[in-house]
Amino acid sequence: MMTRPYEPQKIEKKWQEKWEADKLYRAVIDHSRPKHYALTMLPYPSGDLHIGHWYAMTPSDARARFMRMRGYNVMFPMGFDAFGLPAENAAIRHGVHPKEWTYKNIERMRKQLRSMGAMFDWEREAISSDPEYYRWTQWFFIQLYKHGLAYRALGPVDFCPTCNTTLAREQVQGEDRHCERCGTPVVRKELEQWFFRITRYAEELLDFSPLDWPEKIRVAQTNWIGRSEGATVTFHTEQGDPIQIFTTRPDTLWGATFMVLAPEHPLVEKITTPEQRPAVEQYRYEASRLSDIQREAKDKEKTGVFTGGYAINPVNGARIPIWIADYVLMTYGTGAIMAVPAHDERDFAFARKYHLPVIPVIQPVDEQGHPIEPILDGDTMTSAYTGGGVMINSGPLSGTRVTEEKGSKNPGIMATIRYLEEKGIGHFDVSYRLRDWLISRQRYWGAPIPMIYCEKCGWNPVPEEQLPVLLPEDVEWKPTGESPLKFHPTWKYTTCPQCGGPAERETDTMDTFMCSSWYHLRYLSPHYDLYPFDPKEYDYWMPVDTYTGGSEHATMHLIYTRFFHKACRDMGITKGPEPMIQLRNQGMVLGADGEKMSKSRGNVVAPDDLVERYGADTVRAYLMFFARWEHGGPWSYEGIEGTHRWLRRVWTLFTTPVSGPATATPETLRTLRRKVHQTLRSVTRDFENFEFNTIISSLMELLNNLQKAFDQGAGGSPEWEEAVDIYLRMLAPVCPHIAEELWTEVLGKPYSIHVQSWPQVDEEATREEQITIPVQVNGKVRDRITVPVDADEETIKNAALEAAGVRRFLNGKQPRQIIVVPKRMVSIVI
RNA sequence: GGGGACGUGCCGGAACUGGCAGACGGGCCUGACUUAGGAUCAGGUGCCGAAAGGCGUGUGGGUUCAAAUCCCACCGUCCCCA
Repeated sequence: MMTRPYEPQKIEKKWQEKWEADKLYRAVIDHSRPKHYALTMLPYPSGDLHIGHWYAMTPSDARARFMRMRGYNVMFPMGFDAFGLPAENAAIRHGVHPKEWTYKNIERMRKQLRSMGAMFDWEREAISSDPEYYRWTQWFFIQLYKHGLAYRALGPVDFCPTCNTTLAREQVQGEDRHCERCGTPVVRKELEQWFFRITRYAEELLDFSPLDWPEKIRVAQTNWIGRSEGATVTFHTEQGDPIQIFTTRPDTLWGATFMVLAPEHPLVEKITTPEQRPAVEQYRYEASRLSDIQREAKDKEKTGVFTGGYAINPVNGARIPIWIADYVLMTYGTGAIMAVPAHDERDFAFARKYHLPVIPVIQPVDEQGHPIEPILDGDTMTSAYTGGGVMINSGPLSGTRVTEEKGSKNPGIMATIRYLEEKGIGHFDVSYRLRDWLISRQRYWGAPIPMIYCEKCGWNPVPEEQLPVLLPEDVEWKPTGESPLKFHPTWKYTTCPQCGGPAERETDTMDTFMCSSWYHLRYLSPHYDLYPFDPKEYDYWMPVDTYTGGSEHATMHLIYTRFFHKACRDMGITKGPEPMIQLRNQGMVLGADGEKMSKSRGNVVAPDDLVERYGADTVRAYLMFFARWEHGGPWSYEGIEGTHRWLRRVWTLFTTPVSGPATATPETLRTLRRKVHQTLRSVTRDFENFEFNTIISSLMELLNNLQKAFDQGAGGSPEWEEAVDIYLRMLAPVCPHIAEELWTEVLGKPYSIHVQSWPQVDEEATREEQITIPVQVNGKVRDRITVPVDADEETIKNAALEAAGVRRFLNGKQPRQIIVVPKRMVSIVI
C-alpha cells in the first residue's frame, strides 16, 4: 500500500480546529497540580504578524508545552496591547477610525496567531483598548493618585514633534535623543504633566535577588537607575541664600574654586551684579534657544558666564565665584554644582578656559602613603587627577586616605561626610539617575486619564463607580495630529466630583506602557467586573513563572511592570516581591542578508507565506534550530528546506508499515534504546535551559539513528515501539501537529499526544558498555583505545601503553607521567 | 567615554565541570534511482600534503600533562547607556 504524503496544510488546520473545539489548552485552577504561568510579551496589533513574533512566541510555546507534559498545570495566555499611535496615524492618513483599524487588525492577527498552533488559552484573551480593560487601567491610576504615587507637575519634558506628544525619558533614545517610536529628535517643552513616582522604588528596584533574570537586563536596569552615593552640601551666597548641591566627591570639597548654576536656576536673577547682567541675560537667552541635545553634546565647547556673585565654601570659608553654564541642566540634580577643577575633567577644562584657580586637594601616594610624582600643582597641571591618594589642603581632614572606591566604600569620602554632618553643613545622600515616569500623552487613542479639573477644587479623580471614562467615538482629526479630545464639543465638560460645579476632564491619555504594566493580571480573569482580577485566580496563578520577550524593553516595560507590581503590593492589591520570576530574552531574526529586517531593505520574511509553503511545524522547528535563541541570527531560505526535509523524513519513516517481526540483532536493539534514552536526557535538559537549537539537532540525529535501526530490521520490536513513542512525545512540543497526526491517526494511540506525560529517562539504558577514548602523547592524540566503560585506571593505562600508535612514539622509552581520566582520555608525557 | 555580549570550516551553528574541535543543518562534490530532477536515497567534505605527518577556534603572550573554554594585552563586530 502507498503511504500517504506529508500534507502539513491539511493536518495543521484540522488539529487546530479540533484542539480548540475540545478546549485542549484551557487552563483552569486545579489545586491538585503545580501551576506554571508562562507568559510571552503581548503584541501590538500592527496588522500583520511578523517573523519576530513567531520567533518570540513559538519557542516559548514549545517550552510551555514541555512544562505541561511534565505535569504542570500551564497557563499560556495571549492578548493585544491595542492602544497606541499607529492606529491614530492611520486615522489621520487614511481616514479610518483608530478603533476600526485596531479591531480589524486584531481579527487578522488572531487568525495568524492561530496558525502557529500554539497552546494559547483564548478564553483568557485581553485587549487593552476594550473598555472592560481600560476601566481598570484608569482604576489603577486613581489608586496610585490616592496613594501619592501619581502627581501632576510643571517642568521641562521631552516632546516629539512628529508624534505630537510628550514622552517618558525612557522613550527618548540615542545620542541625538530621538523618539523611540518614530526616530524624530525630541524637543524640550515646559508643560504640566502627570507622573508616577517610580523614583520612590529606585532602591528596591535594584534588588534582583528574587529574580532569575538575564545578567544583561539586570545590568541595564541597574545602570538606568544609576545609584550613586555622596553628600548633599549646602553652600550659601554672600547674601545668605542657600544653594544645595549633590556631589559624589565630597572629599574634594576644599578644592571647590567656583560654582556653576544652570542658566535657568532661580537664584541667578538675584545674585547677578549690575555689571554682569547684560552678559548673563545674553547667555541665558542663547541657552534657552539651544536644545538639551546641543547643550549636552560632548564635542561642544563648554561655555559660561560669570554672574558677579559669590558663594562661601562652607568647609573653609573661601569666597568663590558663581558662574552659569549651559552644561548644567536644571532638570538634573539641583541645577547647581560645585566645581573642583583639580579633580574633575569638565571642571578642569572650564577653569583653564576662564582662568579660574585650580587647587589640588588629593595627592597621589604610594602603598606606604608617601607622595609620588607628579606632585600636583594647580598652576602646572595639564589634566584633572581623578584617582585616589591622600587629602591635602583640606584643613582638619588633610592626611585622610582616599581610595578609588565609590561612595561609602571610600574612607576619605566617609570621613568627609562625618565631618560635614558634625558641622551641620551637609549629609550623606544617595542620588539616582532614574526619574519619575511621565505618563501623559497628548493623544486620542489611549486610556483617558481619569481626572477632573475644577476651578474651585483643583484636580480630583473621577469617582470609581463612574469608570470607565469612555473614549468618545465621534471625533475628528486636525491635520496637525493634535488630539481630538481637546477639541471635542462636549466630552471634556463635566461636573466636579467635589462641588458639583462645572469642571473639565483631563484630555490627555495614558502612556500605553501603563496598559502593559498589568496585562498579566487581566489575563487571570479578563471579564471580571468587580476588580481588575479575580483574587482566586491571582492566588493560584501568580507570579508569572516564565516570562519571555525582547531585551529592548529592559529599561521600559520591564522596569515599569516591576514598579507597578511593587506599588500595587504596597497598596494591598498584589502580593510578593516581583511579578515575573524567570525572564528569558530571544534575539532577533535578521534578514537573509544579515541586516535588520525592514521594508525599505526588502529583506522582510513573511511567516504566512512560509506556513503556506512548509506548514507551521517546519517554521516553528526552523526558528528553534537556526540559531541560539537568545542570540538570533540571519534567516536562510535554504536552511528551512533542511528542517522541512527532516520532518518529511520523520513522516516517511513513521508511516512506513512494518513488514513482519523484527529481525534486528539484540545489539542493534540495545544500541537503539541507548540512543533514545540518551537523546531524551539531553532534550529534557535543553528544554529546561531554553536551548532549543540543540533540541532540534538532537532530534535530527536520533532520526538518523532510528532510520538505521529500522533498515537493520528493528521495526516490530518492543524497542522500536518505545523509540517511536518517545520520539513523538519529544517532538510534540516543537511540532504539535505532525506529532498529533502520527500519534493519533497513524499509530492509533489515544488522543491527544498533548495530554501525554513527558517520558522518563531509563538511566540503565543510557549506559555504554564499551567506550573509545583518545590517548595523547605529549599533548597530541596518537591513538584511540576501546575499553569497558567501568575499566579501572590500571586497565586503561595498560591498554593505552599497548596501543600501536602510542608504542610507535614511546619507542621503548619509559613515560615520565601518565594521566588517566576515566571515561575521557589518557595523556602520556615522555 | 562607560557597561554588556561576542569572534570556531564555504555558511548557520555544536562542543555539559579545562579532556577526541567542527555535532546537527545548509551549501558543494561523487554515485544510485530516473524520460527528467530544483524530488528521494547512499557516500564524501576544516586547511596543507602523494603519504607519513603537520597546521588549525580573531592576534600575541601566559598557566596546564591537556585551552575554543582559564589569565594578561591587543584587534574587530554587535547591543545598551552617555
